[in-house]
Parts: sequence; structure tokens; C-alpha cells
Amino acid sequence: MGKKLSSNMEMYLKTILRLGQDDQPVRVKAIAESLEITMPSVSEALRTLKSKGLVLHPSYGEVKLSARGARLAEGINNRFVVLQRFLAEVLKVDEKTAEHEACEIEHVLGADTFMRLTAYLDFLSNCQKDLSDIVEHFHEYLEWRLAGEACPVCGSPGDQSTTLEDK
Amino acid sequence: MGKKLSSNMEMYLKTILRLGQDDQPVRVKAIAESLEITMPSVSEALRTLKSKGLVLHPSYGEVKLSARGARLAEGINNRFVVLQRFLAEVLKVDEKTAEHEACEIEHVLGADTFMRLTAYLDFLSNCQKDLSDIVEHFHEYLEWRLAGEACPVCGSPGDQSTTLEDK
DNA sequence: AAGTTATATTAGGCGCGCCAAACTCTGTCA
DNA sequence: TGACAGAGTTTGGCGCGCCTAATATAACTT
Repeated sequence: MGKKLSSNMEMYLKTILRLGQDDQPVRVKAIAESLEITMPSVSEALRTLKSKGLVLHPSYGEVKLSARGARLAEGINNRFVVLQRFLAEVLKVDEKTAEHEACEIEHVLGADTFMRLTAYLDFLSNCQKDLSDIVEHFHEYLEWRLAGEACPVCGSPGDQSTTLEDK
Repeated sequence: MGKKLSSNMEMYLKTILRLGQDDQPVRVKAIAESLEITMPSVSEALRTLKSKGLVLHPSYGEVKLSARGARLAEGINNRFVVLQRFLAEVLKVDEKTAEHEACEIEHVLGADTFMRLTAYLDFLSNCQKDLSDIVEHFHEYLEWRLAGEACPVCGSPGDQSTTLEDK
């Protein structure tokens, strides 16, 4: 069916889903604030999404997801959650950053990759007692490395100075 | 200095870097083919990048990266490589897909996250013999899971049916 | 040197997603 | 009921990145 949605359209869907979970009617204003854009932009986007049958939105009325829209939104949101978990729990990325970056990546990765990432998280947390603290081991290693020292267990260098280019 | 580059501009830089590694003069045509866009689009982008001092490009001449452009491009390329390795080697994502998805994500993640991901890969491959085959364990787990069966070692379910929404 | 071909650039246009300004509804409260 | 405030929409405009068509330059070929 419908071609692939743009990242932006996906963000609208996800936002509507999440706002709807506070079980209050979802309003244009709330979407705009949540996405930090203006109401006209939201109005316009909703027109697009309506035309694709993903949202229901009587003029001046409440915004709702259609069944298809909701399915999509939930998929996107799941992806988001998985990514956020990986970044925050495994890589120990700062919470704000993890949220932000997960939000960008969620639109990029295919279903297969997500399934694999989910499996990986499950593997690390649910499977085999003696593997379940790998992540903790990694966090120790990370601290040594951040301190610029060699890894105490294996001597893996702390100076692989991960090419911090930027700005 | 200069504000953040767009994903597209980053892609141009990375492409120029990679084409330059075949130590032949980099031409507009090659960039266009590599990115699967038309030459006018490349011309235009080069004008932008030139104005930011990231590429050198006499009219009708050879395209080169400036020192700053090269530094940026290398950073982007490093990010790409790390992501690609993670997707392909850890998650066992199909090679083509890994390349494509890494290419999208490389523009999104910050330096800190990349450092952490690099550290994670190093940790998995270099550190402590008895941890170095975690990935293999995971790959076994993944196969069971893909077959829809429970994990033989821990009983972790194969039916977590990772919400395959889509299409 | 002149013509042919390949490469590069300019010109003009399009879709997307955003904006500010102006206008229109809706609900509330004298 | 009528007027005001706040939410929502329409209008017109802008930047980015892409396109095709037309033009310009460079590089061969004879």
C-alpha cells in the first residue's frame, strides 16, 4: 500500500499517539508545542495525513489516529523505545541525548534491524545468568577508557582516541 | 565555528573523500553516480560547500577537500564504519542493509555516542577471552529466535513478535 | 584548426516542511 | 445575545535539495 512516510510525518504520528495516551483530546496546539513548531505547520501536516487515511480530524475538532495510523504509530514508537533502551542502558548515553538520537534513528532502521536489536537487548538481559552482567563489565571498561587508562583486565588501550572531529 | 552541516552535505563530503581514495581526480560525474543523483545537483552542492570552505573546486576542474573538509569527512566516515561494523558484525544485519542504514545514522549520532559504540565494539572483540564469544552466543540465540523457538539455554521466548507493523 | 563527444554549469521549476500574518471558528461569560 | 479570547486555518513566502533542458567548456580526433 502507501509508500514510505517521511520522517516528519512519522514524527507527527508518534506525537499524536503519545499525546493521546494522556487520555485527553489531542489538540493541534499540543502537537505544535510537543514538536516545537507552529500550529500552521501542524494544520498542514494533518491535511496530508488525513489524505493518507492515517488520522481523523474534523475541522476545528479533535485529532485522532485511524486504525492504520495507530498501527504505524505504535510501530514507530516501539522502535523508538528499543533504540532509547539500547543507547541509555547499554551504551550509557546521557538520557536526554539518548531520547533525542533515538528519535532520529527510529525513522531509518528497517523492521529486520529492529527485530535484531530487540533480540540483542533480550539476550543481554534475559538470557543465561553468566552473560547477563556483560553490560556491567562493559560499563566498567567504559569508565577506564573514559579516564584514558588501559583496561585493567585486558590492557585494551584507552587512547584509541575515537577521532573526535566535529564542529 | 560553522553551524552543523545537513545530512546531505555530509554525504557529499564523505563521497568526495571516498572517491579520492582511489587516487584519481574526483569528478562531478563520479559524485553524481555514487550518490545516484544528477550532475546539476552536485554542482549546486559544491557551490555551497565551497562557500563554507570545505571543498576546493575550480570551475570545470577537479574536486578536492580542504583541510577542514577532509577532517569533517573523515569523522563522518569513521562514524559510518563503526555503525556498519555494529550492524553487520554484532546484529548480523544483511550487508547491503547495514551499509545503507549506517549511512543514514551516521549523520544523527553525536561524538559521544560514537565513542561509546566504538568502545563497545572494542570491548566485545578485544577484551577478556571469555567475553569475546558473547557475540557468537548471541548469533546462536538469534537463530533460535528467528526460527520462532525458545532459546535452548534460557527459555527466552521466540514469540516476542517484535511488532512488525509496516507497509 | 574544426568538429564531435563527454563533462560541467546555469536557468528555471517542483515538492516538502517550515514560518508569520491575517482571518475564522468556538466556547465562555457578561 | 453579543463580544472577547484562544484555538485553528488559510495565505503567501522561504530554504533546501532535487530535477530537466539548455548552454558552456574541455578534451579528443582527424
